[in-house]
Amino acid sequence: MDRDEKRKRIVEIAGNFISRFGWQKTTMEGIAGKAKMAKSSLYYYFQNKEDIYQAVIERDSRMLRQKVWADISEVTSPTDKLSAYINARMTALQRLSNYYSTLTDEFLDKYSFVRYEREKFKLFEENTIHHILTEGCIKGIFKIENMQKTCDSIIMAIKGMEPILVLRKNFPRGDSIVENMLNLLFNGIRYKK
Amino acid sequence: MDRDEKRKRIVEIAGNFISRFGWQKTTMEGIAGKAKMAKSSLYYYFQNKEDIYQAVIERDSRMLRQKVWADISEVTSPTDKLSAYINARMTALQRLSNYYSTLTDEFLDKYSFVRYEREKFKLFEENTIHHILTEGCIKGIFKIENMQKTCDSIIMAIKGMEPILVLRKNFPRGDSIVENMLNLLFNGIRYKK
DNA sequence: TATCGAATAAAATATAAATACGGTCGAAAT
DNA sequence: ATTTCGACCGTATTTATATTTTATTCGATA
Repeated sequence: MDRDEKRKRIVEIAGNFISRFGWQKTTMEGIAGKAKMAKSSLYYYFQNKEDIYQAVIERDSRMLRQKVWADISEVTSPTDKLSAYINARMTALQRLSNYYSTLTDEFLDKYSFVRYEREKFKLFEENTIHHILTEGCIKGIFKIENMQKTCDSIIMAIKGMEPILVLRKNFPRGDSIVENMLNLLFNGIRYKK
Repeated sequence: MDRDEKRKRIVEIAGNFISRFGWQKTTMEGIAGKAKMAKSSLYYYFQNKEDIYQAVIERDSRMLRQKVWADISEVTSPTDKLSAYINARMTALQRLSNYYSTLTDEFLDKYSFVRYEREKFKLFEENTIHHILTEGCIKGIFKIENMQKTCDSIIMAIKGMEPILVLRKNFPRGDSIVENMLNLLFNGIRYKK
């Protein structure tokens, strides 16, 4: 097992600890124990605890973005894509929330890479929605005047669903809440003669 | 100044303290000081601190509902009403958030009337949106299949705007974010031939 | 190069003393 | 009779301090 493999292994173990017990209660000794090496050996692979945490967050964020992208790639129509996106995003967020649960403002100030990863997810979300909407326009299914602002609005609508959807484990295709919100976003409420 | 007047005065002072420093840092001695009476005299008008808090929350919630309703009554068209509602609701919420800022779960358990007032606001919001949408349907401006679920969706969309709108003091009519979200809710993004 | 155990420094936690605060009561003032 | 008050009590909160836990360093070793 070479250096890189071991680094990955440590990150995996640390991620397990953090998602289960949080950042504070995860100790270097605990990680070392699971990895079957002395505590001090960890410092051969990482500069410090913060460094491991950063690696964990980066790895998980990356995996989650991949998962979301894979899910929306499975369907073809833009409407289905939007539905799949919301579904994947919510379950993804639920997993990530374990990492962020203990997060205070001072914590965010101290470990700025957390902010950075969040910012990255925000950009990913904007790009993905933008991508889906553009595809819908090209296919002649959507008609959008101001693409940027419409993206923003849809993202805001998705964020409004968070409190309800994040509580439930998963919601099947055809979930009435998501379904209804999408219907609203697609058709609007104005009467067309 | 009779008994009732003094009660109102105390509630007003307490509300001022709570909105500025929060519930915990508001002391009976502080309120008494501003009201120019001894701490113990407060207990002649209210049973305990919790009682004052309850009176403050009730008063403010009532005032805010009145303010919101007054604002949407000033305009006539359902689209304007929805716009006015969001505007009024957000500024209202900003004031109220000062009361709720320090709120933890255990706090909510202890002071159940806070939950109660929140529930009341939720009902008020549902009714108001319902009212506006129904009016729009009658006037032939809106066309809504499932009224209840559409209400829910619009409320969720409004909640998604909170994080952005609550930060700013006030947003003029024609604010691009609100304007754009409303446009989306009204017209949707589906192409109509 | 990779691993370790022991030593150190910093942070978290537990303990004890001091203070602040909500609430009570009986007396005084109006 | 109604309203105000100061003194008092017990508990919750804060502060100060001791103790333990934990992150990190370092020299030795295989």
